[in-house]
Amino acid sequence: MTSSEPTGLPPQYAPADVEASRYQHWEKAGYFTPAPPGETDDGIPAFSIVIPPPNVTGSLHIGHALDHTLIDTIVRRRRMQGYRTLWVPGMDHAGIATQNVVERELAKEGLSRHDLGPDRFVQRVWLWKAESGGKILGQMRRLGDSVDWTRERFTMDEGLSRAVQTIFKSLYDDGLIYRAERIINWCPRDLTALSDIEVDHLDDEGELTSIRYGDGEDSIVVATTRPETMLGDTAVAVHPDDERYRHLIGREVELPLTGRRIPVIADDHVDPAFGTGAVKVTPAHDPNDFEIGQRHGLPSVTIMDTRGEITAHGPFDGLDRFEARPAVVRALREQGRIVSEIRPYVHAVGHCSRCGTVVEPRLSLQWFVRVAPLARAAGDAVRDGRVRLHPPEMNARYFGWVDNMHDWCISRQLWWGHRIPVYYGPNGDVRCVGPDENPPEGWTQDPDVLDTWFSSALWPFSTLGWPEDTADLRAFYPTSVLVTGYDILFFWVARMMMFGLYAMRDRPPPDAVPFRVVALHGLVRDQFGKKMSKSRGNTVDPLDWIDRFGADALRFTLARGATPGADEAISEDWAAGSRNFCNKLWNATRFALMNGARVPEAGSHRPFGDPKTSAGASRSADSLDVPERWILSRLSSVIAEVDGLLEQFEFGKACEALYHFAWDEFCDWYVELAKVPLASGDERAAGAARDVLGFVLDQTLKLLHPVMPFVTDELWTALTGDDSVMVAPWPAFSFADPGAEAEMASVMRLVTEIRRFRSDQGLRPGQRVQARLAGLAGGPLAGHEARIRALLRLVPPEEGFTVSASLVAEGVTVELDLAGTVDVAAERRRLEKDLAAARKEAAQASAKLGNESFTAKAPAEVVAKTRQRLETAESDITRLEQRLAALA
RNA sequence: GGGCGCAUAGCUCAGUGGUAGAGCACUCGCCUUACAAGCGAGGGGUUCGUAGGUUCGAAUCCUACUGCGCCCA
Repeated sequence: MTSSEPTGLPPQYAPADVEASRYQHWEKAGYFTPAPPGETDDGIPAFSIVIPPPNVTGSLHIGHALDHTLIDTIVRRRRMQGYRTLWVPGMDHAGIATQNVVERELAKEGLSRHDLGPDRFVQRVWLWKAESGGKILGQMRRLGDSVDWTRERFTMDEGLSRAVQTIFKSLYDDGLIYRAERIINWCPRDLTALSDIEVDHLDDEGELTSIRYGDGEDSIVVATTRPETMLGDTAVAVHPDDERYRHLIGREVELPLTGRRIPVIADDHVDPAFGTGAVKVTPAHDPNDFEIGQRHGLPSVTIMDTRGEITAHGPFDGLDRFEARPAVVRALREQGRIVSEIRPYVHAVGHCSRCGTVVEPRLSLQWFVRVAPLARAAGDAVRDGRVRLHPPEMNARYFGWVDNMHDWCISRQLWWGHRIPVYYGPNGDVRCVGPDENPPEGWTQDPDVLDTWFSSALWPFSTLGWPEDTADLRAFYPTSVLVTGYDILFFWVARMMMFGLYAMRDRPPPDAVPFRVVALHGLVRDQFGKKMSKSRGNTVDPLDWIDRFGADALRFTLARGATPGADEAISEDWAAGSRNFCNKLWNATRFALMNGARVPEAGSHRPFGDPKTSAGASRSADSLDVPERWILSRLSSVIAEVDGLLEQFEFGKACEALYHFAWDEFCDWYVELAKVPLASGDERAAGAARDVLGFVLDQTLKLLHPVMPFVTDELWTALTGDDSVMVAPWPAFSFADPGAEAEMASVMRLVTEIRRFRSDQGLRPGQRVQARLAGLAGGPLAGHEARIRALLRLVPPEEGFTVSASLVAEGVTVELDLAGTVDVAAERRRLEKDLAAARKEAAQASAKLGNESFTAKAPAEVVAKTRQRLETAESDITRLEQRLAALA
């Protein structure tokens, strides 16, 4: 079947037959790797992007697919435009997630990490990584990502680890890293500290319990969602202006169940309207209470161990915090101290973003980054325009975050990660050790590792070789664009900004930034705009869609829906539509090849020369017919439009423009029009059509290649015989012919009008109808008769021609012999509908023109346009009325 | 509780002062030899959440309200 095809192309596009081999070819040919940056400036502009590093434990989900599609679109276009283009791939080591995965593996063998100890455990993690980590990298190949695999990086690699140690030491020496006992977010399941942004605040159904502390005159009722923490209370706080409690301030009340007496204190931060207006204060188990405790010098009483179990509180010892809650309430109730219980009481509760466990605020000794100066610099870089966020509406969110950032807790009680390079000596000595230094003999290293984001924050320069002064770093830093979802603006972007500006502080300020532009996209949602989630069962597996529709269809669907900074919905129907579009391109190219299409002067931007002078062209524009000039003019407009849109990261609109041009204009109109000269036997006209077919396809495939790399490369190589469109020059064709565009618009309106009549009359599309085109010869559409007849299947009048219907459109009277009865009723319905529309139009226009303030105040051009509308509508009315009269 | 955003055709969205659009879905007719993953034609919004206001003119600007969503606390 395939072999019998003269074009070598089967009638349907089968993505699975081309994708893998195309990708292998690109990679083997070295197209993903930029020309090595030289010691001296060779004048080739650089363009670089680092991948937002996926987790080593992760697999490709639809959000990656969107992000990568957009990045790859940007990168492939820049490469075609001649930039020294680099897209750096890699992964982060995902401290908690990876440790959990390997611990689960060990559990199957009946082992825990403690059975192995830190060193052997970490060896085991590396083994796991070698065997089953990084699944996502293979999946990126399926998607077509044009990343430079020779520069792949991993945050735990030696070079990147050196970067981590280097910047840690530097920040430490500058006083920007410190160790302190603070209340932090603690995950009792993962047994580690978390940073603020690793906590998800979700609404949970809890209860609000009011408890009476103290007795008689000295009693006070507090409301809490966590009654069990009362065991660690060290005060009751009220607002200083709250009349209800003024008399109690400074006195002590008895804390039930413990026998302890605690003070009643006044603090501005208490909200008198919440609950009873009196709050219990548990400095060791609540961040706000911790601050109150600091202000008032309260002691902190820790009542739980690291796993969230109560310790040192008699009857409650060993109870998990959620078991302790009802137990404490029961005990209080027995003492008659429960005043009220509101249930359910919905309130926000912090959950570990890695495992979902309810986070326990915990007082502990941890390492922190002092973010104030770094965050200010990160904010300033955007404020003074060295980094542009796109869309700019995201600025407010960004500033809101960097200007209110709390110190960043960077220590994690894990074994997998970058060990904190701080050593402790015998007499409480502490020393931070740089990458080329050795710790003093006998000193012990801090057991904790760093937050994974600490190393991810170095990604834009650590991947390029920092702290060494490498050729890559000089050539590709700052990176050109960072493309990522707005949801990790805080997680990652702000931190890269802080560390990039700090690490590169010796550079001139404009070149210290980690990226010049941050292009933010939204989240992918289901076809009803709902968030995708496993529990909802509405997730889309991008690999499944690649299997069923092809990588290009997936990519086109995602890119077509992408509006800067906004979420997008996708559905299977749309993916199928994108697959159909691939097939449309496929068949258009087949048609062109079957008809001997040629790509004139491949690589030249003006094969048809200047429309005025035709200078330097193989075929002068003057020798082209109107349809050819029209499609070239449209092509030129679309190139300019798409370029402008892509510069603004308007992927959706760019795809829309290309889809419309390729399908509606090129396939539906130009290809049909080209059939006329191709079948005419007129070699001049046929040759021109072959050149234009080939050229427009060449350009269109190039324009689409960044979004749909596979099918476009398959077709372009078939069309041109060249090696790959991915290294072909980006279109820069310029050709404007407004006259041809206006003329073809008129032809298309005429053809559509007659088709409408044919359809109303129930004529089969293929049925030949005898017709006379009166008034064509002397009019503006003279010369289009053959085309009009071909598109409408109208044949010349023969012997006995009888006019059974007569239509007027675009100044042409079309007389048809329907060789049978005309459906007068259908025709009348049509005419009456058109007449009503024309009358409405005329009424609207004349109402406007009758308004003196409109004609006086509206711009002249708007008034003129309205006048034109009225004239057209009135002549339509006359024409339609005449035809209706003729029918009767 | 604070901040932000969105409400336009059945669905998802574009349209930011000058005659309401797209894709999909829907209806009718077609295997018109590139493509039925297709071709042609068509219907559909009481005029763009509600109520006011600015303007010659508002989906588009302003105010309030309602609903939905997101972020932060």
